[in-house]
Amino acid sequence: MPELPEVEVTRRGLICAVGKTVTAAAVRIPRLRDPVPDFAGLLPGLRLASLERRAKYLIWHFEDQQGMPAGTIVSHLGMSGFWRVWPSPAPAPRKHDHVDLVFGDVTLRLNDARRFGSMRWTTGDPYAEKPLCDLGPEPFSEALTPLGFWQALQKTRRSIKETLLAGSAVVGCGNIYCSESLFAAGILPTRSASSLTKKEAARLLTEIRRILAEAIASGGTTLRDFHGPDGSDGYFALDCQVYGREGEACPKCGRLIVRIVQNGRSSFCCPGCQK
DNA sequence: CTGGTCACCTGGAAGC
DNA sequence: TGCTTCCAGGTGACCA
Repeated sequence: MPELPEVEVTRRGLICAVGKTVTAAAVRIPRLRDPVPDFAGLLPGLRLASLERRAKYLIWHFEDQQGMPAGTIVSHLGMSGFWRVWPSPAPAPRKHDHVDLVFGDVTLRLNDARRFGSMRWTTGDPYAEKPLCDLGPEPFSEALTPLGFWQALQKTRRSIKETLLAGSAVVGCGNIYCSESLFAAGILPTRSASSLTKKEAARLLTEIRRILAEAIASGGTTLRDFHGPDGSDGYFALDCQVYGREGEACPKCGRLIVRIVQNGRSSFCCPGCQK
């Protein structure tokens, strides 16, 4: 599921718990991608001060009852995770409902069938630690300029698709939004990143920003697993121009959309209007 | 450093 | 119907 838009949709849905104090927590599966901390012992009595997003991570800042920083959860949804908000008491847990965080009258519940997600706990500055310290710039950051983006693309010999996925030049594009952004910008995913002209890089950055923003507004993309915090599906899949449309006609030029494999992962593109 | 491979898990769809 | 195989939105460890 979850690329940047889905994580942002999730964050906005979970905002309802900010300012509230944890009254209980349950960890039913002690291991996702990494061991899950003992939240039932750590969190009760702490107040959720803020909930931020960086790339595809959620950053949960907790304070103690004196208002002093008490620790931070850095969580990731992996391939199949989603959070759901329930009024307390939440219904009986279903399959793959691994973690509950109870904030009095609301319960936040993590479901993750494939368990590729993660929940880490740190008492340090999470932005100074892995994994957050290694991330490239946020797509909506004003500090990310077309020129800076182009310069980052010059530093690698990888294809533009691999480079976007790696998140070194800009974070947030996973497999779906990579294909969509490159299609919108008219650039083949197999092009080497360093071959993009300044004009092409600027166009690509513009399209990445537009598509991610539209996907957030649509509630994200639901292919299989993802659901919004209110249980609804995301609708951006309806707006995908090329992703998952191998053999269909390109909406711009009518040629057939093809699927290629790069580093073991599918890319979809139109050989007619992407150069 | 960089690129390539594989592992982590479950489940849905397609093929036979 | 039932079994097998392939594929899936993401990371990160390991190896050449």
